[in-house]
Amino acid sequence: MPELPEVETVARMLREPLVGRRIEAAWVGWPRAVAPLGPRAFSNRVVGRTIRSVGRRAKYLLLELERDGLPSGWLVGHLRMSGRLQIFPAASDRGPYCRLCLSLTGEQSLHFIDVRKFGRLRHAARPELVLPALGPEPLGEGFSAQWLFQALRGRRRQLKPLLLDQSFLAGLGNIYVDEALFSAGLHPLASSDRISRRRAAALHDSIRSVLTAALAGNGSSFDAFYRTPEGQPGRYQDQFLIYGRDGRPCRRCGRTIVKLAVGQRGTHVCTKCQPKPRLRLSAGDRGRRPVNR
DNA sequence: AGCTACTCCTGGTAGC
DNA sequence: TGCTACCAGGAGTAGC
Repeated sequence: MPELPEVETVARMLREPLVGRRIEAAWVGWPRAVAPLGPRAFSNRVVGRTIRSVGRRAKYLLLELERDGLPSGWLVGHLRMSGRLQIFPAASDRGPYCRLCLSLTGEQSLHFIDVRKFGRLRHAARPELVLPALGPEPLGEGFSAQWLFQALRGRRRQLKPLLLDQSFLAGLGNIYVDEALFSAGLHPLASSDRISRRRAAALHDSIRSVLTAALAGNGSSFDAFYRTPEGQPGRYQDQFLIYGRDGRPCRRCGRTIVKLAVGQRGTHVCTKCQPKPRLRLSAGDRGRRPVNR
């Protein structure tokens, strides 16, 4: 599923072919993809515009538009689970899962392909008007070990749901959270306010190194969904240490990796490398022996 | 505040 | 073979 490394790869690969191209026509095959605008209103706002820049914030793609050299709004895209953006020659067949197609100058088309129809490409005057509250970029300067330690301490939540919360930290998804937690030796259910400074620093390093390595591999593809704009799968899935490896031996200690549900998300854990947190004692239990089920 | 469940979607697959 | 039931998951939302 597209998380930060995949979306960044898409942005990087689309930049060269898109910047400077003008949108000559728009075809909308799945109106909800451009909601709340209808297909016609959407077309009216993008046709005739030139793409000035291609960027990313969190898991969102940002295409800046201009008309006659003046700013003319933005396209804010989210690939969700199965979305894909690819450039094809203008006459190419759209295929069954193309939800949106922008015809570009230079005899090219940008196809938004999305089997599960969860992806979106919204038009907005400015990205801030449609982006939700987002935490810092994990590869940016605002994300330091010190910041993470303080931020974890300021909440009292299970680590995994917190790291998936885009308003806390932006860009991580199910795969890279599992990989980062394993790498840092932390259990997904550990309470954020009980993470030591040392552990927080380890988690910070794990998040950065997992994302950096995934980015170097152009992201991860373990099913038919994610492909780069050049149509190639990512390579990082071969380096997963924990994700999708339930029932197989841990690469570090050999214990069988288990899969559990955390916040309705499939979660992979090595119970030896990621010891289960001690249960927190409620106020009434203080002084009694902890009951560990 | 933080949790849980539900919704949106479809292709793939497990089970019968 | 052919059917049904369920699963995956990012994010938004509702309810407790």
